[in-house]
Amino acid sequence: MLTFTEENYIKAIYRLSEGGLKAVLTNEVAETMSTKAASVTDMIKRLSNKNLISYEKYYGAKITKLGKSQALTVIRKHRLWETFLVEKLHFTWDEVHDVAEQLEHIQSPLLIEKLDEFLGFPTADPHGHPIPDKDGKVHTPTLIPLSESALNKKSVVMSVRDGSPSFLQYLSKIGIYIGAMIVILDKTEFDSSMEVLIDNKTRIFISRDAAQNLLTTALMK
Amino acid sequence: MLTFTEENYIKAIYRLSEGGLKAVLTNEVAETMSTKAASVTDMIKRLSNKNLISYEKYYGAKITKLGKSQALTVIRKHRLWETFLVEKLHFTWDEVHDVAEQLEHIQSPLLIEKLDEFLGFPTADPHGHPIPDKDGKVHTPTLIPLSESALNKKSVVMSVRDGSPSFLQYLSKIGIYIGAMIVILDKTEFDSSMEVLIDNKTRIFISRDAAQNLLTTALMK
DNA sequence: AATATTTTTTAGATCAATCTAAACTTTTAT
DNA sequence: ATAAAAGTTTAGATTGATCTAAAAAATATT
Repeated sequence: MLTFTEENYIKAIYRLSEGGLKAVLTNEVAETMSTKAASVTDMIKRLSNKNLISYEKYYGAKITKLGKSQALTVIRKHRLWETFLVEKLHFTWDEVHDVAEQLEHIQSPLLIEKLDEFLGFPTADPHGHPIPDKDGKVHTPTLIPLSESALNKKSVVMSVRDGSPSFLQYLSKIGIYIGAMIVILDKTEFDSSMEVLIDNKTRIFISRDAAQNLLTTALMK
Repeated sequence: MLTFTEENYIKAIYRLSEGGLKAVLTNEVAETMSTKAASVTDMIKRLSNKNLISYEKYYGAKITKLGKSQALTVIRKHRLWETFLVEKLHFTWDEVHDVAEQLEHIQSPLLIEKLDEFLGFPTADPHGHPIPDKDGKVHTPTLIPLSESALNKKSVVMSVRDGSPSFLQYLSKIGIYIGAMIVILDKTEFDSSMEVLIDNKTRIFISRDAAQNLLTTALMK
């Protein structure tokens, strides 16, 4: 069984490896975990001994099958808890993350099964991120950054790429949420900002950065 | 802020001190925590430095006002989570303890407030133990062990003194639960066992030990 | 009261997680 | 291609939590 800290590292490494594809560098991990490179090296050795990653000095860490499944379990728990916090306890979108960071480490498979059932077996969390199932399977719809959507085409916000509190707060202030319907009314050439219509009601300008962070699916019909 | 382990110690010490009244000995703590006396001495020094207990060598630990309030917070969280597990996730009575032991250490006052509200501000957990309120106030009805109840008087099971899984399983097998109505039909002199009637339906014999562990309130007619 | 027993504390080790500072690789730039 | 810069690892320390073994204090026994 993994410690609290090991779980956090394997999760971070999984994220940085983009699902287990590429090797992850020490400093990348140090930065996302707000810790020092030396600490990361130590931990990487430990995770390697437990066969969660394979590790070559000065080259980086690659996540193993076992490591991936552990990471997905933690992510599953995190997203189920976030869903619980928002849907049942009425937390707002931007309040859930820190609490879910703690709750994700509770060890009880029974608890997670029952929570999943209680929530009605959701497939995505309140940020629109998919929730891996019990066996670690993730069903991901193809997501297009709003910045790449065509003019006048209806899209639904499914997810955000950068879930930082400040971005989430900004979104909620301007009325964008998971499930919101967005149409691009106009694109400005020189700075790639755009004017959009939210839920057929609100017209607003958003920056290129914001549009790149909003992941959408095209609305059929 | 207290560590996970410090919270567990202060809770155990509070319990053993019977609500902060009497001093608690090193070995008592070691036993209930399944640890060694030397570890307890170390921790007692740390808790003393944090002003959660006052400590005199070879005499024992007395819980302070601050310590008591911390302990009550942990207990409050534990009991709210147990209530959640049973009422919302349909855990059984005897499955909740280990999970609640973990959940009680989640740090988020907002979470506990919202959980409390979600549960409808319960005053007792599924074992019938009172849930301290936000300010640490506990309203405790006077509890009488069933063994001391009078013949033919109606009582309601409010709590159990010994919450061990084996006892809880036994109770649930014979149909006794928190809220059950019990009447003593007959007491046997020589071994203090008794025949009782549960919910006006089931007649059963229970031992003196069991009767002493069942805490009840007299039912006003 | 003197001795034996029990309880508690201290001393010294270990392990997880972290850090700083120094040493060592790899990469980049001149 | 060599020097400078950047990135990574090792060495050595620290803190929290735990342990065993030995010393010290309190309690019980004869």
